[in-house]
Amino acid sequence: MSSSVSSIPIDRTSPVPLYFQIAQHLERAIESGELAPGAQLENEVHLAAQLGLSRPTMRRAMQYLVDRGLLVRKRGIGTQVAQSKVKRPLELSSLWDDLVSSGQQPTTEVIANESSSAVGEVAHKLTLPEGTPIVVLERLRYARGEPLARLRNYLPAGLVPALTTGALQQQGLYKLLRASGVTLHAAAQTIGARAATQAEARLLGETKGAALLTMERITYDDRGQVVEYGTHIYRASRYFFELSLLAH
Amino acid sequence: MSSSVSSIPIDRTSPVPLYFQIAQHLERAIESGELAPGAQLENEVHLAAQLGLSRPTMRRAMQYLVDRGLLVRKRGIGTQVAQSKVKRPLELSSLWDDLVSSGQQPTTEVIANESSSAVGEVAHKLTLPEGTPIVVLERLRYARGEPLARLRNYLPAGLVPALTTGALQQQGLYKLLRASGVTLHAAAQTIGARAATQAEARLLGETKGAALLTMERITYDDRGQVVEYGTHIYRASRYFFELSLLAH
DNA sequence: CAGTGGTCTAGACCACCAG
DNA sequence: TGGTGGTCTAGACCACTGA
Repeated sequence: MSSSVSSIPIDRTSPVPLYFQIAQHLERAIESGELAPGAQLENEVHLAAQLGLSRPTMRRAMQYLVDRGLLVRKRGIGTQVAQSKVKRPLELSSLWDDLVSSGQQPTTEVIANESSSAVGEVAHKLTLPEGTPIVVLERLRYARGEPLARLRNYLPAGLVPALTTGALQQQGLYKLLRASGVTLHAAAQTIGARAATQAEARLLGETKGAALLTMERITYDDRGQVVEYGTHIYRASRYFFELSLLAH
Repeated sequence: MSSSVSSIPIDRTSPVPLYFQIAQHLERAIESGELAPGAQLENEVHLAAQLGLSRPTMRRAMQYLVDRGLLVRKRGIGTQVAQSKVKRPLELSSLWDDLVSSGQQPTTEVIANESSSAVGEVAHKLTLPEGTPIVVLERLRYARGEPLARLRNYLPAGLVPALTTGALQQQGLYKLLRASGVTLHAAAQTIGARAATQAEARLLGETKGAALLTMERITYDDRGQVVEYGTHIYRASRYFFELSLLAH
């Protein structure tokens, strides 16, 4: 029983924090099934002693996994491996990455990539004065050769060196932003639905009036500056959003 | 500058943890604008000393707000109030609570509240053997007197004492579950869209073919048991999902 | 009652960043 | 170089749970 825990290798010379080494090891043990759902862990004090750590450090490792939903702790009871199959929450990742990781072979057609200036709602959403230079992107995203979504993005000019059409065809926008040194920090999203207009239907290979999923997103960097405002439409017949929630 | 911080009242006789008292006070100060976005906080050691706390406790209060996106910390730099207007993430709350808190005056019409047995997809989603007794709920949710959504839920029988129609008319399902001693822990959701059928349109006051938002949700308790499986439809013309994301 | 997690303390050393 | 947050220790007391 305890062998799987006391055998956790600890490298005190590593730059990786001790609590994180422990947490990662436990996470692997859980995902591999070595620690089955419902399994009871030894108590914090024992575990800390076995591993030669202080209790706060051991505790921090476990809390990290509790926050991610992999462990459940109860006072007076102990710590158990959670049963739920909750995947990781919808992340700050681009549609491109999601499609790649699910084997959907995405491609991108760049419809527009031009300089403009912020007016009206776009200026408001970007928290920029009217007339501020921006970049407008419009892309058509395909999965397995079929049109899937029309992506429209507005970015403050100057935040990022010019995005080349070639780069946009081969990577997601978020990866390009990160590569330019932008630290994505938070985003506010709105997901809704509406019927396709004639033009939208033609673009996406649907018929007029077909149901579309709509997603609006404002992304902020770690200083709270708006990095990007996007309004996207997805073919509801071919796409849906998956998300996981944990009770706070 | 520091007056707003050193004036934090601390009640050591309260059952509310010290770190949480501090965190709540700081959160109110941020939301009220007393601590403006971008404002620099004093360093952890000073704050702890001013409040008569240990550094770990002060740190824990700040970390709590960092995790929620209200503060941003950088080594060698300090701690600042984040600029973002990120609201709280989509929580494990019911539509009812959301409508109440936004002043939408919800009401509920209970269309069905009956015992049945799990078959096919419902059995699969609930992780129950075919034929297991379940309860089927179907409700029509109104906001400001207008139909908003059709909610259909499947629950394992016996998990909860019988839900009365009267109770369902006056509270959200989640609140009733919690009141029955169920600890909601996690949920997996799918959000999509499609066109309304004739019957759905009539029920919701739309026309056939109108865009509907669809939401499927499987909810787990803290032991990983499925508590509820729901398939809901929302009038896209009157409803959308808002969610916030933080980079991990 | 004994055992568990929840909170808190008062130090320590280190890694990173700015001037 | 001085100041910041990031990590870690070795204790302590309390609140809750179950037998």
